[in-house]
Amino acid sequence: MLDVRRLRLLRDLSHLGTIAAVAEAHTYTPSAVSQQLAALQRQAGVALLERAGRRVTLTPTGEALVRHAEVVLAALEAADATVAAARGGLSGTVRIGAYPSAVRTLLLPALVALGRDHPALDLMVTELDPVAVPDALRDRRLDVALVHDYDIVPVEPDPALDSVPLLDETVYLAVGTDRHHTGDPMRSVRDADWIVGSPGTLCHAVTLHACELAGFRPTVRHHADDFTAVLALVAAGQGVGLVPQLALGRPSTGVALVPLTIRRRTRIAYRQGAGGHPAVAASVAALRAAARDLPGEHSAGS
Amino acid sequence: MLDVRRLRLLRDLSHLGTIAAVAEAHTYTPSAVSQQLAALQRQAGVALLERAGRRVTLTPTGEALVRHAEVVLAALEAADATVAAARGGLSGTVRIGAYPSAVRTLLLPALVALGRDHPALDLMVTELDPVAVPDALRDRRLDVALVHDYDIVPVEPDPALDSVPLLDETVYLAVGTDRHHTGDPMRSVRDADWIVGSPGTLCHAVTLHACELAGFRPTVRHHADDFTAVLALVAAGQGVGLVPQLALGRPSTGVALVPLTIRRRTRIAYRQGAGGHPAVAASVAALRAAARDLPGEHSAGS
DNA sequence: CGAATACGTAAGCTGAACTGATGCTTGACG
DNA sequence: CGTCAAGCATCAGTTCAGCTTACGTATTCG
Repeated sequence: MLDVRRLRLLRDLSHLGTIAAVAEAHTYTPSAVSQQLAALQRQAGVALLERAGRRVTLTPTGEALVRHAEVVLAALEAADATVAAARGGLSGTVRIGAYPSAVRTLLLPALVALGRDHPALDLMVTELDPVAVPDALRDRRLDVALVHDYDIVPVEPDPALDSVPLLDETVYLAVGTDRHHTGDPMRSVRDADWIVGSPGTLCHAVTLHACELAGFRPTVRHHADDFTAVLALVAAGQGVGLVPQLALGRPSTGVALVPLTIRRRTRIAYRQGAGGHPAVAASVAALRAAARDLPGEHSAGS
Repeated sequence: MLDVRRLRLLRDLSHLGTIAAVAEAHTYTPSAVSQQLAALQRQAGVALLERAGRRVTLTPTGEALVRHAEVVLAALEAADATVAAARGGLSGTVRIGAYPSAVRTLLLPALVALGRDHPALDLMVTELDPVAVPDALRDRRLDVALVHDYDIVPVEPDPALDSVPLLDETVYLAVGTDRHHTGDPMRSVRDADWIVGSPGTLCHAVTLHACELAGFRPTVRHHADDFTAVLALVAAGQGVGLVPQLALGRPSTGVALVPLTIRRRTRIAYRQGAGGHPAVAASVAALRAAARDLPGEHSAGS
């Protein structure tokens, strides 16, 4: 019978890529991880990983074993959820992660409601980019997280995670009011200066991709992750940028917002099997309620 | 994250009933099992078991946790199966359990075929009553086993085990040729002396139940588990008994066999998730082939 | 009302597993 | 092409989880 802790290391290795990263995620030394994975292979009697340059990659058998590990870990997570439910009385710590604009708009009312309804719950919020969410959930640095993707840059679901849809919003092109646009809004700003997110973030990726679809490479002038900053820059005539509906506060002067066909889809994610955990379920419910009460119309899937 | 070894102890406790039995099954001392279960409860933060007289019983939460444990263990079993398949070349030990009459008729040809086709396979056969099979499979004393039940005494499937149907046979009432029977064969022997299996075995239970359905309690004279012995006793005029089709060798003189509506159903059982194990799959295939080649007509389910 | 059975606790010991040090290979950079 | 850093493996040393043994307590049975 294979050891679950070792299977977990193997699974994390398949996502993180290096033994050093796995070690850091588990607060072990790389040596310990290396020894445990060696022991796993010895027990399995098959090669599960092989050196590839100065890193290691999983063999096909290793990858197959990872898929089994996901099932095992999801079942253990579900077991955890049932004992938590049996413990009764929502208590303990829930660590929630979200992207910046969601913290202000969605998470805040949900937090207030959760704190009011379940005073024994310790709520911790972390602001982080959606691309970092899967690792954070897997490594148990987060329990619940808001993630999003764009229809033109879909993110394939992670086998270790489960999620439910929350929002579906329009993405706007923010341009200075002096600009006159005709026809396809994207094509009319092909020569403008662009304000995009930091490289490596999803916002950055989606802007580049949208421009690519419109047939040009944007001239990147400014990098800004905070959408209110983006709007301020646009109002100051510093360029154009993409802004999702949720990030729009009160209407800003000097900025024209042109709706695009691009849509941003927000989901609530958690570890496979954790959906039955009472604290997770309560958080999901509170977030859905907050989304429902959001000003303006947002459609959410089931 | 709950410990799998401890969950396994909890699951085994739910089947075996006492900590002492669990300890014996794992070749631990009762003290070790007690300590581990205490640690599991401490970790869970809920009562999982409670004293009931001088034994312990599971709380509803404990039972719920057992169901999760079954899932976890099945997934680990499946993981084991894939590494075994990746190891390639059928090898290792397969411990097969069967009830006595199956050993002679079904298992023998299957063993010969398996040994011929996969010489690296170490085959071990154990003869045991079907009622002992689930525990033996769970405790890993067996890997594959033939079990049966009767339509009038159905055995509910064990959540820790998986199985495929193999045979479906007629059960005969064996009576001396001197006896003249008319009408319902069971009612005609209500006053006869009965030859039944040892108490605690399935054969014993089914005979009593069949008589009960016919409206009487049998006068038990002899106990015999070997059906050839039963037939010899019947031929010697010592009484009557139930004999399934598979147990009938060459026709015996002095014995009349009256077919009843009772049917005995034989299945191949193994641990949940072990179906993908190459050695288990090969054993199942060999047993099904042996059943197909059996003289006489036997119908097997899918 | 002993005797046996079953579970729990305390003390002690063994081995699994982690840390830290060392060495080897690979890839990047000047 | 030499140097350096990154990354993994191995070895020795140490710690702690978990086992056994011994003993105590509660319950059932004869």
